[in-house]
Amino acid sequence: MSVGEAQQAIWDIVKKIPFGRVVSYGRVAYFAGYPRHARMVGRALREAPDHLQLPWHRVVNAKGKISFPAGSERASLQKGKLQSEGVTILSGRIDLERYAWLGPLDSELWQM
DNA sequence: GCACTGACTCCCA
DNA sequence: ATGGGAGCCAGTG
Repeated sequence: MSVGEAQQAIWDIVKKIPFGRVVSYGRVAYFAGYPRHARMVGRALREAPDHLQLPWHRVVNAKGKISFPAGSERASLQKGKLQSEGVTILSGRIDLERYAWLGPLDSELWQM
């Protein structure tokens, strides 16, 4: 198998991010069991095969901004996907107070 | 092993 | 609000 366990753990977490919510790279790393590996999350998402259909657009940086150069094709794609989920972006920033996903436990609690 | 890179983060001016 | 700089860590050559 060529898929590393860290990479797999990251994909599993990203898969759990609910519609209309966002999380930072650092938190995804933390939830996946790899604190301080925010950069690895970016790499894992870049290498994620399309068929996994991960909601990668729900991952933004710690400041609530999209981590692609403003105006780039990938940046506007992510921006569009988020807005189509109802996530408002004002002056390039997302209100994390309002849209941040609190983690795997948060989802489970809401389902109860 | 060393240097450099990056879908990052924190801190400070 | 904004930009610079250091710290971070796995991949790559």
